[in-house]
Amino acid sequence: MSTPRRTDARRNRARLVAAAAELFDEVGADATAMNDVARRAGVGPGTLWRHFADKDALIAEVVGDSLDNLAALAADLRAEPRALRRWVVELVRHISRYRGLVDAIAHAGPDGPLGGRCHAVEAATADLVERARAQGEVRADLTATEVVRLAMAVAWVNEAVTPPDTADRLLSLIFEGVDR
Amino acid sequence: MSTPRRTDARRNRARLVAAAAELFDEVGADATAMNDVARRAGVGPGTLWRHFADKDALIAEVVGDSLDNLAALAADLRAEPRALRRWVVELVRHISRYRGLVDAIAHAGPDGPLGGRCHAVEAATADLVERARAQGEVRADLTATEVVRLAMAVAWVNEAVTPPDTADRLLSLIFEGVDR
DNA sequence: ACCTGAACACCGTTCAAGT
DNA sequence: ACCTGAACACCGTTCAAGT
Repeated sequence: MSTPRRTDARRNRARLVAAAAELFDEVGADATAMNDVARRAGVGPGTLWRHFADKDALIAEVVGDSLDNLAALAADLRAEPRALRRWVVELVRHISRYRGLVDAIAHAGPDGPLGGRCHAVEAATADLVERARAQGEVRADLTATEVVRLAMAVAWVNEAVTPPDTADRLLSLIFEGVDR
Repeated sequence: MSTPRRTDARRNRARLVAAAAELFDEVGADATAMNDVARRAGVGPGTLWRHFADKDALIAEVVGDSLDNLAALAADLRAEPRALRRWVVELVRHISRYRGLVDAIAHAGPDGPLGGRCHAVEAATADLVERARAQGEVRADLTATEVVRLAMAVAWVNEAVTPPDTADRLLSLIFEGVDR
């Protein structure tokens, strides 16, 4: 299913992913209608559903490479000072790539297509949290899950409210603390 | 419009608000269908739309008293130590009263019915931020808008992911800071 | 093996007809 | 002045019929 054998099927699949990426850019991942994706790809709705079980699977396909690249970046940051902090900045940027993406990620079941794509990101975060903790840079009780959730929270609030803060500002408050 | 003159109209309005509150409790503010509210209230859909211009207006009516009480609470906290911190805990709790409420609040235009209800909350927050700053308890550059947004971010992420963290834990990270 | 597109279900929203 | 409920538009989803 993921790589169909017939050439027309492969072409249709590629067109669907391209059409979805365009619409995600234009109106957001949340606001794109499945039927619009099919129409822009020049196929019937049934073809879309044959290739992707649900909207999550389509989103996972569109952002999959991007998330894989993100996880790979963690290895480069590993040796840098304040690696975790830089990592979270990238995390927020990728989660904010399309409007509505953060909702899809947050509500994705761990066994679903999107949840699977996020697994490497979680693992990379855990590694960086571990190192930051060993370095004494962050609280000893900080967990990777908490870091990812704070990143999602920042990404969400920045696209939910107008005008948005910069993500950097909210991350500064969170890392350095509100209290003085 | 807000207080209709005919007795049947007043009764219908009260029934609609009660039905909406029930459904918000059962399935969340985001998942309740307008037609279901009308059906449970025992009126036609048209009657619902006659009383409330859109879903935001209905939500604003249901949570209005609650938000007003919240704003009043600020006065009581004013003299307490660490008033801002306690305030934010209450803020998060009220924003989380119904599933999906935080989305409605975040996306509410400032001139809409929900935005209007939130105005007093913003003002109360600004007052407490001011005092906390004067006391030297928080960063000098902290704004009330940022505090409200952090509260919304925490409320959102806690209802978006499973299992939820406790709000207290995320607020501890944010106030005391992730860094050590 | 894969595609097509009509069709169904659901929900927000409106409006002509009533009382 | 207010209510009713049929009806429309929209969108996710399915499926019988095709090639």
